Amino acid sequence: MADKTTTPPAAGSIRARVRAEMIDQIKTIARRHIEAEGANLSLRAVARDLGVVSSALYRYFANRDDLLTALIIDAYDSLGDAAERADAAVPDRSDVLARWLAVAHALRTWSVDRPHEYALIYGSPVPGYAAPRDTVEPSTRPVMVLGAILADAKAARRLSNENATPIPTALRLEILRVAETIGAKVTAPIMARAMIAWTQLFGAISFEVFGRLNNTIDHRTDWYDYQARTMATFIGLT
Amino acid sequence: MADKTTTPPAAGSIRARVRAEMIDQIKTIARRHIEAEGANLSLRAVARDLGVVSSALYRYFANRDDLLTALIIDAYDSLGDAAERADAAVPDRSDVLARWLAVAHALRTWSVDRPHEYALIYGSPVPGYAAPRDTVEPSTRPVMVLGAILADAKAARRLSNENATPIPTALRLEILRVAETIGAKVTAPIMARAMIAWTQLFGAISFEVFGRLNNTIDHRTDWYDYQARTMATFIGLT
DNA sequence: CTCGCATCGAGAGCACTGCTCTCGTTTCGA
DNA sequence: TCGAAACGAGAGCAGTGCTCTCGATGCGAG
Repeated sequence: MADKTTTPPAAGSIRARVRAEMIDQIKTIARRHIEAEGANLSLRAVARDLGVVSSALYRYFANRDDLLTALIIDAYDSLGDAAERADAAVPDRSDVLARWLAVAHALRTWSVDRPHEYALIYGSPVPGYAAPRDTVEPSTRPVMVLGAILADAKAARRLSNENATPIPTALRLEILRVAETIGAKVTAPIMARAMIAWTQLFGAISFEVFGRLNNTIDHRTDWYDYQARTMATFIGLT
Repeated sequence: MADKTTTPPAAGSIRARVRAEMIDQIKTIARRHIEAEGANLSLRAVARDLGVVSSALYRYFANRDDLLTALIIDAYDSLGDAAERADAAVPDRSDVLARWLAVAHALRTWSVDRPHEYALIYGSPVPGYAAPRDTVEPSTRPVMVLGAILADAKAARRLSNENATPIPTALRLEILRVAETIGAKVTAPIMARAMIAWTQLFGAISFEVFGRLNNTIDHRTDWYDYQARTMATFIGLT
């Protein structure tokens, strides 16, 4: 969270409840503004909508970037939730292909439904950079889902054997470290392919959300599905 | 260009020359500011750097968005140039794999050298969307290079035969229209793979430029090269 | 060669922004 | 219960995009 403005009032008090509600309302209204007109978030406009004077907001967020950071964290969590739920909803846990497709489509659906929130987390870093420490943990949640799928795919031997292309040693070690981080002890070539596919997925979503498909591809769900399936084959998921 | 502010003075005149120089200076300074601190471009700051009062800029650009649009067009052209030059620099025109790699690396190099300009054109649409008509033609230049490579690859029979995955008809037609647009009369499955690879490349660049590789992959040129090579194989370029 | 018009930069001004500081009021907890 | 902490209102500062007016300057048609 982001309320280093004042020392937080002790947990049980009425003030603590009101404060939490206030923070929630601020974030909700701010999210509405962002969804309406992009990252040009105006604190004063949020304050107006909330029926409060602008300086009051500074009791809850040290500055505009702090508010944005809070929204970014929430967005990551929301996206992570969506991915995890989509994965969990596949009954046959060993059907790793279905799980990959479910997660892939969940990522896209979440994104096209909230283009500006997507832009907030996967678009260009907005104001003065500085992705704060607090954002890195939530940002890993979606990729952890991929890790689970990979791990289960390996366990179920539903991962085709790699046709290895040589990888420079130093890079290979970094890739293996990524595999370890997301809890999938697969070989470097397979992990590399998974990372490539993951990158492709977000490239596809970015292209769609940022308007790169306009006047080109109208059957977007079909196109995305085709990409996701092709990349699943590419990884070797069966 | 973007100077609907006033009727442009007749071509030969001194005023026309001065005006063109002024526009250039404004864009140069604006570009410098963007490269220094992102898309939060301040017209007044540009005016100050130029030793001129802010209202004077409005003789040359109708508003801030117009200036940004001009910068976006220039960025597209610059990136297109880089891609075309990289392609042209490969002596053996039939070595389509080398050409693909050259273009891929040129795209990345251009982008990591100018992260904020890259964000301008491939990041989230900044203020109120509205990519103006003038931007669409320059934005196609990089992908036209891909088209040329594909066309030559087909002509030289250096494109592996596809292992076709069925594509929904409507989508297939759209993909074929893309192929036609970029001047590569290849089959839909091959074109689809090319588009997937292209999407992957920009996903990879975005991940790197927007900081998604921080604390994860440090050998970035190696990693990108591996991705580009893998995608070349994926397309079937040999 | 000249004279009216288009273009130019300066400057003031408007509405807006993020953010700070002060000042009474309310609420908490020791 | 009473001092300290937290709160919202309000004024104010520096900055922004953009508009309008006003003299000065260069242009091209006569």
